[in-house]
Amino acid sequence: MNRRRDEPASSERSTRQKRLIRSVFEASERPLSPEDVRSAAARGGEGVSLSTVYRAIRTLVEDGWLAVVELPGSGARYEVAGKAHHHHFVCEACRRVYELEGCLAVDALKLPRGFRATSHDIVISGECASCRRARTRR
Amino acid sequence: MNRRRDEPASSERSTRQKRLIRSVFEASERPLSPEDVRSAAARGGEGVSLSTVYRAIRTLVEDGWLAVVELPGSGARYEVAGKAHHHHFVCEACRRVYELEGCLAVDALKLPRGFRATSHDIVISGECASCRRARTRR
DNA sequence: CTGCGTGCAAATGCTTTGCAAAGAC
DNA sequence: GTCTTTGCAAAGCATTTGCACGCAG
Repeated sequence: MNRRRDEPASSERSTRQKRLIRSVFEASERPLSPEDVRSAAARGGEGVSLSTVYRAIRTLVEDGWLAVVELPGSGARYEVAGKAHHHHFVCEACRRVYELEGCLAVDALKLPRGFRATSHDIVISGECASCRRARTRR
Repeated sequence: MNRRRDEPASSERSTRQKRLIRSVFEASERPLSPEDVRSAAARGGEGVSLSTVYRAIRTLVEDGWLAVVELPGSGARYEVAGKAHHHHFVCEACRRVYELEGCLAVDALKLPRGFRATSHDIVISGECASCRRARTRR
C-alpha cells in the first residue's frame, strides 16, 4: 500500500553521507536532533556536515522514512517512521526522550462541530526512573 | 494557597507597557505569540517593543500568570494561566489555535516503572470547521 | 560526461542581551 | 534621587540557502 520504508526515493543518489545518516537513525532507539545525528555520525571516523544532515532529514521526512517528533521546549527531533503508534516521555531532569507504548483513546477528546482531527501529539513530562533514583539518594 | 494570579509579583513596577501587555492577553481567547502581542498592543496607539514583550512574558510565566503553550512546528505561545485544564487544536490550514474542553485520562498511558509524570501536552491537528466549510465549497 | 549532493560560509528568523536614556516610586 | 524598565541595536542559536567543487551513475 505504502512505499517501501527501508530505502529512500528512487531518484536519489546513494552517497556515503546519506547511508551514514540513515544508519545512525536505525541504530538509535530514541528520537535524534540534527546535531545528535552529526555527532553520532562523526564518531565513526568520516563525518557529515550539519547542513547535509538537515538536508537529508528533510528529504527522509518527505519520503516518509523519518517521523518528526515535536517536543515542548526544544527543537524537533526525528525517528524512523513506521513504528507502532506511540508517544513520548521527556525527563525534565536529564532531557532524555523515552518512547512510551500505546496510545490513549484520543477520540475521547470531543472536538467542536465540524472539526476533523488528522493527527495528535502527546508528550508526557516528568522525571525518569534513573533521575529519580539518583535524586532520592542512590 | 497560591499567589494571587491577577497581578504581577510585588517587587515589580507598574508601567504602561506591562499593563498593556497583560490587557492584550486578558482580551484574547486564544494563545498568543510574542509577535501577536506586539501587533495587538500596537493597534491601540501606543506600542511596545518586541524585546519588552519577550521580557514581560518571561516574567509573567515565572510569576505563574501566563502558561506556555507549545505547538508542534511553531514557536511557543502563551495564554493566561489558571484556566481549567485543557488542550489545543491547531488547524493545519489556517494555523489558528483553538482551545478544547476537557482532558483525556492521561493516566491511562502506562509509564515505565519508576517514571513519574508531572505534566502533559496534547495537541490535536486537523482542519477546523471554517476551513472545512470553505474548502467543501461555500 | 552530466548533474545531483556536499561543505562552507553567508543569510535567516526568532529570541536574548548590553547599554544608555526614560520612567516609577 | 535611586533603581527598575524600556528601546534599539548587536549578539546568539538553530536552520536554511547560495555557490563552487566533487562524486555517483
